[in-house]
Amino acid sequence: MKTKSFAEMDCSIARSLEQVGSWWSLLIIREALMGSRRFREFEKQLGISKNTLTSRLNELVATGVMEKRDGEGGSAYAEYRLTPKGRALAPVLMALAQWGDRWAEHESGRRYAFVDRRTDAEISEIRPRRENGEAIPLREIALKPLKPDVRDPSETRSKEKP
Amino acid sequence: MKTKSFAEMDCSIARSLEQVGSWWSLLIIREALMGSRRFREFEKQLGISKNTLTSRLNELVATGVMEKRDGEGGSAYAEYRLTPKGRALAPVLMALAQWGDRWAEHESGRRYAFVDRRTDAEISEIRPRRENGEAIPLREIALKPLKPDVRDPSETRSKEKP
DNA sequence: CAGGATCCAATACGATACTG
DNA sequence: CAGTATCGTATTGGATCCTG
Repeated sequence: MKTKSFAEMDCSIARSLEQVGSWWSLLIIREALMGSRRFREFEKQLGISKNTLTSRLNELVATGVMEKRDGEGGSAYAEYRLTPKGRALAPVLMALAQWGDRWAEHESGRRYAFVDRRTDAEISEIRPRRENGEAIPLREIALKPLKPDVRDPSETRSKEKP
Repeated sequence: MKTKSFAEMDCSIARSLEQVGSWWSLLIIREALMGSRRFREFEKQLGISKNTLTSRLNELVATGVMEKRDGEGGSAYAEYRLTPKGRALAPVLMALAQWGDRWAEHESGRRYAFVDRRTDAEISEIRPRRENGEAIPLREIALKPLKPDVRDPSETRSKEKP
């Protein structure tokens, strides 16, 4: 999806973005979590063109985020379902939703909520926490290189001859 | 950034995606969390073209995710820093990184980690939890409409005349 | 309904060259 | 260094028509 592809970027985030594909893909996954299974449902709910929907669904199936299978019972139509790999993206969507609720509000308020199926309780937040369960303030979060940070793989010996 | 704009989609996730802008934007934010501040740094670390970088930085500043200010001390150059709104995206990046580590692995392994600045401990995971602190299995997470789910705002009275 | 085939407009990104 | 200006290209996504 990228010119040189984020996939080879040696960065988990970039590779995730590469595999996810596009903004639309994330919204399709959202719809799947809402319960949509059939082509038509995704099409209607998202207001996406058939073309784009077909492409994105195919990509998602190709990367193993969704799977296509025959409709259950009588329905003669195929269904698209999230795989475990796809469901594993829920935290990403939750984090995005949480951010949007706080920083990109809209007059119409929220339309849906993440829920815990077992308790039927709304899942209010997703946060990084310390060992003791305490939430970590955002300002105290940083990214640290693990390896020597070989960001410029130009040469091992830096000067051969001045 | 979208044709009809995700911003008017009445969906927190869509609005977030709209404001974030693009994949590159997220990687720029990643770099900022890694400590980059100056144009050149972002350019080098990301391998992004000047053009694109300029656009994305401007967008991020426009949406309040980053701010541009005069370089501290002697440096005559401007700096780009995350705002609180921008730092609030850290959980999104963490969720993406977590997913990529698990589902889009790369032979070279990880290059960096999220850390808790105060304890200097690595932040291993970000997960939805129940009240009691128990992690919620992904299969038990769903999205539920809050409002009557007015997904098709066609008409209030469904039939005028059969 | 579920798509595939076309066509087309908008744009995102990179490469390159230029400047204060 | 930190951009801006230009150009060329690939891709994205919508619209329309067609089919099993």
